Amino acid sequence: MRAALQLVADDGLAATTTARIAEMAEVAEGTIYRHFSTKDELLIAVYRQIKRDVFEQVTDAYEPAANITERFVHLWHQTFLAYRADPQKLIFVQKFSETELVRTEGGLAHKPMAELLGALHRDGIHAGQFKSLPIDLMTGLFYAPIISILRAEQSGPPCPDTQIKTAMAAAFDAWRICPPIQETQIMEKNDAN
Amino acid sequence: MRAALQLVADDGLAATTTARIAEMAEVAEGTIYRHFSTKDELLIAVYRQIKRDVFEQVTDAYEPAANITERFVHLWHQTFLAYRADPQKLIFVQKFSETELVRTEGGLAHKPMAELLGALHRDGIHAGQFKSLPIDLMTGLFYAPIISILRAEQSGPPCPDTQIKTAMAAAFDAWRICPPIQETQIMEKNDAN
DNA sequence: GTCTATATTGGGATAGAC
DNA sequence: GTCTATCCCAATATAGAC
Repeated sequence: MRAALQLVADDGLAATTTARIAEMAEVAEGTIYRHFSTKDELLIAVYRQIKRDVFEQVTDAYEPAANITERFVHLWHQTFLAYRADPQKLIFVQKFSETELVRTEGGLAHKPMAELLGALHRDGIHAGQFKSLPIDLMTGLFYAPIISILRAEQSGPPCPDTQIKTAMAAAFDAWRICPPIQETQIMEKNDAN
Repeated sequence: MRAALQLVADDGLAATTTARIAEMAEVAEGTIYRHFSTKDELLIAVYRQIKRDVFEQVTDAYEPAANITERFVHLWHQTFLAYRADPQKLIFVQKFSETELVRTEGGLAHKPMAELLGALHRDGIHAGQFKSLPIDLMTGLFYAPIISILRAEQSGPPCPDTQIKTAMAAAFDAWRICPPIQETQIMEKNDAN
């Protein structure tokens, strides 16, 4: 499983053959099929383990009764730290999610985290602080800065804290109902053309 | 090319074999190789055409001298409409971007649009209206609502204009420097834990 | 320019010894 | 529980007639 994780993260799912997994794990190819009846099953197992681990870290010390802002910051920051501790996990999840394998997986692994975000989002809407957004857009905006930062750190220096805060603020502002600066033009203009 | 577009959009790149492309295009498999020396070359040609078409529509009637808000709304809305006219194009671009093929393509097709967004973002930062964000995060936040809405419309009713406006506002607010509502807590809290 | 037929490769999965 | 050897198939690409 560790070999599969690394290979997928580094070279993508297409390039991750059972031969290479076995080679990197230093076992014979046939051995894989003693533990998993299929290659897809192995990949799904890796995916689920990652999701489980991250969820555990994120919910640790989480206060569902705290105020909206605190909850958002906790969830975002913990998710960020969890993946930052092993960026290959994020890459794997990304690549995995983009294939048809997610459909066969069924979305079970993602559900707990999605519900956590969903509950926060609902509460924020109720409190008049958040926009009403479709659930996948909401989660997409949540993860976008995490993906961006950790991708950049893969091939460069660690991102300074100020930039991390700005990136988190981008996600938060996307969710929030933000007062306009000057004109209220933003909403009117998009009828033109 | 049309057959390839549709197959990739519907079933993904892995399921798009030369045999199925030929079948759908109602030509023999060998015929493909009279026009493209390789399957990848065909897919890259499809990708580049989509990017060219969308860029053309987006830049039509674009006023680079207009104010920041107007420019953002124009670019976002035109991009949205361009892909909405043929959502398969968006799905194709998404799937294509997630593979190693983007690397072989070289990113040439995406460049013009990226520069347009980059210029707007720079101007907005200069005007004190936009956050300073890494370029890929900036583009990611720009496209996130478009992808989300068009994905939803693929398997459901058309999205009402009010929701489209809210989604666009989410992208815009993510870019914008938004005044905090009550506490200035957002920035301090994320040191906790 | 398009066809039919085929060469070739490389991947997932299995059989059966140890 | 791990190995070696091998099967089987599907997919890309080519050859050469029409």
